[in-house]
Amino acid sequence: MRYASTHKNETRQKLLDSSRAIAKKGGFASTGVDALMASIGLTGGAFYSHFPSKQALFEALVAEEMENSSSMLAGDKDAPDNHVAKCVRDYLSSFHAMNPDVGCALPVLGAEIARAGPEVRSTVEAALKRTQKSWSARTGDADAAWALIAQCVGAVVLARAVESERTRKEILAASRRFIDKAERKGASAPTSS
Amino acid sequence: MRYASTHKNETRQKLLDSSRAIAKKGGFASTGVDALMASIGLTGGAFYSHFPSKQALFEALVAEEMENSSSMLAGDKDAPDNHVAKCVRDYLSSFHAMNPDVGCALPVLGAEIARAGPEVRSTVEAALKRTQKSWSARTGDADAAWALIAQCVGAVVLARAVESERTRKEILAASRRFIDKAERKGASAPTSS
DNA sequence: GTCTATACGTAGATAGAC
DNA sequence: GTCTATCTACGTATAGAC
Repeated sequence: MRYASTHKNETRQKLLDSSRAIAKKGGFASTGVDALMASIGLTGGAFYSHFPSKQALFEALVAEEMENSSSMLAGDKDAPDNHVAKCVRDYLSSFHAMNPDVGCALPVLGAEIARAGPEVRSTVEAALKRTQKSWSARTGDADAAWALIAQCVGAVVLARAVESERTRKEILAASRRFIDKAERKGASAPTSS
Repeated sequence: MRYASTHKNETRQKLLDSSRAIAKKGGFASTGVDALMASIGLTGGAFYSHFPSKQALFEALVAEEMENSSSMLAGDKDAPDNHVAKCVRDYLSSFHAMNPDVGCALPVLGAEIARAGPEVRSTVEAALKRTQKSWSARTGDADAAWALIAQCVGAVVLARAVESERTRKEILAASRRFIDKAERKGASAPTSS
């Protein structure tokens, strides 16, 4: 064979990695197959040796993204006590707000996911529940776990939607302070930073 | 003249109203000018008598949307004490999650707004600040005001991104309960329902 | 597996008749 | 102001040569 047996997998992974950043920066629908392939040095026609359709790439992309995110956010059994607080701080950082291409997929692709098929949304749901369960176990408050995730996603959406750097930082900082306050005031199981 | 002097304004408003629903249902970029015009019984060519470009329609649309939302959320001086709590309950309702076309623009258009120009983002910023200031004054907690807005937007994004109705309702209910709890435990100025 | 060429649809926008 | 026709660009996807 003219190509090594690992070549296809390598190319597929390069395509996924590159598409990930491009989709998170500019939206998935907004970028064409030609541009995605060009970003890894290939032409558009070669795309269909790796995915049957652009939609299939979206599904694979979201699956990978959510797998990465939930692994990072859920943490493993060796994670420190302040794991959740640390995740929230990172999520609500200016760096995250200003670099969507290396950040969480939900604030950028949330609307596109909402309009996608059941497979995509099931994948997202499973990943979200994994994070929620982990945070729930760590903090002892199931409602707060969902609320934390929601607030993180929402704050990043807001931070990216406003114009001034001042307001962007204000939104993120206010969210961080609010979570710190709520945590101190009250969970049934204190696991704060 | 062959058209009444009010005709242009009426058509423009019909276009805005129709585009509003379509954009919130399927995204702004995903729908073409022809389809937008067809939804009010006109053809694509007539669009450019009302807006110089599709982008200009987006700006007008977002401005109107944010004006409507912030008016409703900020409330007027006659609003009852539980105004904020009532807004949050409505925002976090299943109805809102399942009917994006008549709901808040931020969860659907947030990513597109983030990629838009400074004019659009400034408009959004002003509207958000208006709501935040109002809620801040009513609850006496400036951080909580931003956090509440963020949590509302994020919860709706999440609720729409998951597949099962069960999880969708769980996310919304958990967020509502969390806010109720946080409110009872603690703001400096108790203005709860 | 990747290329070029191409089919085919639709996008945003413009020109000129009415 | 609205229409039809059209330009140009780009979208997804396929066919066949290498």
